[in-house]
Amino acid sequence: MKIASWNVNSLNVRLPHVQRWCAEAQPDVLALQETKLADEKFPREAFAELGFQCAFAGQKTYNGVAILSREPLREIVTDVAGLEDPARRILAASIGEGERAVRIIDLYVVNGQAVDSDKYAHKLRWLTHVTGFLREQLAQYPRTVVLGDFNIAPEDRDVHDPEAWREQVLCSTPERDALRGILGLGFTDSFRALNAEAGHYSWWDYRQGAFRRNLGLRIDLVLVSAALNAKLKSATIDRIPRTWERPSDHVPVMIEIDGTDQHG
DNA sequence: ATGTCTCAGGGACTGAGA
Repeated sequence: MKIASWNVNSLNVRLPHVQRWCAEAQPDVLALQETKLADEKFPREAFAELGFQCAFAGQKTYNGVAILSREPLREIVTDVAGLEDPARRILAASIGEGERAVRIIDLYVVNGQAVDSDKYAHKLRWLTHVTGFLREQLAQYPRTVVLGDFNIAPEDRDVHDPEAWREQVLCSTPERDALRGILGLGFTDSFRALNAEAGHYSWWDYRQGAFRRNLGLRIDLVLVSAALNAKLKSATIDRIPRTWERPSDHVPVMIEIDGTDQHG
């Protein structure tokens, strides 16, 4: 079973890219962030043609998350108790039945703008609430994947220029501590479970020719619970869509898990 | 180089957010 995440920076603009990538990469589940679409404008039919069912929590202009799945999505959650956040950033759903069911939790973490800003303080509070939610979800669903745009580069090896980014937003110690708090619940960063190298990024700024120069950060993550980590087969970052015309600034990240196929 | 991209309002360009 292949499970992927992609911040598309407007699904309206990027729908052709998502269609093309799904046809080529053949994910079973794809979590999207920054769809920037009100729910009534979600292109459900376009994905139905590709064999996907959809769950979504959107709004116009900003934010917005969605999950595409070949199997039915159930037990959908879009809000966290105690987190009065009108921004649509969280979407949880279950796929599959019984022993082989998997819980998918799609996150578009608050960006935070700059460490001295109100938005940064909000980011840390938001992460505290979400950590509590993830603790509850993991207790209820041992086979859980938490994936999305975390807007946090976990370690210096996830940053093209660690000294330039030292204690800057996306890399600061409080943000990294918050991420470690999530991992400490019992999740593993799937990419790092299989690849220790520096220089692998999932986002590059549109400015300064950053992609061409590989000036990026790895901020799009797929975290797996212990039960799924035991079955983790691969974890990849697909840079190719960043070379397509009018790309998102993020690229898709994907894992493959053994023993979760209906017919496998 | 405050360097690019997306969206909304309004009907050209500006501001917000990333």
